[in-house]
Amino acid sequence: MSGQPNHLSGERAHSIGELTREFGVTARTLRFYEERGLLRPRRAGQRRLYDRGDRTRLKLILRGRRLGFSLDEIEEIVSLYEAPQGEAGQLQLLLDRIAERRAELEEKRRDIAAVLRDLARVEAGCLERLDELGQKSAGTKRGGWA
Amino acid sequence: MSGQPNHLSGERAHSIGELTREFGVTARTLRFYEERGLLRPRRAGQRRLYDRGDRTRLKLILRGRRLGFSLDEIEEIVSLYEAPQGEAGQLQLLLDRIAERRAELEEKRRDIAAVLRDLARVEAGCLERLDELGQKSAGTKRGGWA
DNA sequence: AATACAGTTTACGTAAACGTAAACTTCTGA
DNA sequence: TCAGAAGTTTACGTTTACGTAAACTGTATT
Repeated sequence: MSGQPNHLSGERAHSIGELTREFGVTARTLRFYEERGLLRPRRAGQRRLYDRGDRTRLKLILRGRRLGFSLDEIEEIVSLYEAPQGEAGQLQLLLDRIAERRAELEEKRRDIAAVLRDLARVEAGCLERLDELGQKSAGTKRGGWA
Repeated sequence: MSGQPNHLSGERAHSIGELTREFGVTARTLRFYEERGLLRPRRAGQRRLYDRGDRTRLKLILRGRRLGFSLDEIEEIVSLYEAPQGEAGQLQLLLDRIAERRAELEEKRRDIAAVLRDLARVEAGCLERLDELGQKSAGTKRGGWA
C-alpha cells in the first residue's frame, strides 16, 4: 500500500474542472486566483491538482467575495488564518488586524440588518395594499379568484 | 413668510461639497451616481441641490456599496423602496424580488458569521500563544515588561 | 479689476476582476 | 489512429466604478 509518497494521506486531489463545477466558478477565475497568489495547487506535470487545503482556501475566498471584499483584502484575511506563528510583536499586530476586520464585519452586519428592516417595511406595505385590493375585489366580484 | 414656492417645507438643501464632507465621497462619485440615475438632485441654475430625500438615497447607496452590491443591484434595491404602488400582479412581483434580496442578505449574514467565528479562533490561538510567551518571559526575565 | 473658491461639463485614463480567443499538449475511448 | 475532451500558456478585450485633467461659469472678497 501507499504507492508514491503522497502529500496528505487518504485524500483525493481534484482537477480544475471538478473545482469549477463544485464551486460555480470558471477555470479562468481559478487560474487568476493562482496568478494572484491566492491559491497554490500542486502540479502533476502541467495539470493543477487541488487538495483539501486548496478547497478550503477557495471557500474562504468566495466568502470574502460575496461580502464585497477586494482580492487584496481577501488575501489579507486569508493570510490571517495561516500566520498564527511569530513572536509577541507579530502576534500583537495580528490581533490588531483581526480587530480591524472584525469592526468592518460588524459594520456590514449592521448594514444588513438595516436593509432587512427596510425590506420588511416595504413588504408589510405591499401585503397591506394587497389586502385592501383583496377586500375590494371580494366586494366587487364576490369570492375573488377562481 | 415663504418666499418662493419651496419644495418641502423647512428643510435646507445641501451643496455637493457639503455632501462630500458629510458622507466621505468625492464630488465625482456624486455626479457619477446622478449620471447613472441613482440620484436626482434638483438644480439652482447649474448647481446641484441635495435635499433630505437625496441624502436618504445616498445613505442607501453607500450601504449597498459596503455590502458589495453593484450599482445595478443597488439601483434595483433602492427602487424597491420607492415603488409600493401598483396593482396585484406588480405587488406580487415586488414581493418576489424582496424575497430574493432577503435570501442574498441572509447568505451574506451567514458568511459574516463564519468569518467572525474563524477570526475568533485565530484570535484565541494568538492569545494562547502570547500567554505562553508571557510565561517563558516571566521565568527568564522575571516581571516581563517595564 | 483681480484673485479665490466652489461648482460645472467634457473627456480621456485606470485598477480590479475576470472574459475570450488562439494555439498547443495530453490523455482516452471508438 | 484519430477525434474529442480537458487542460495548458499567452495575450488582448471588457465592464465597473470611479480618478484626473482641462476649460469654463458664477459669486464673493480684497
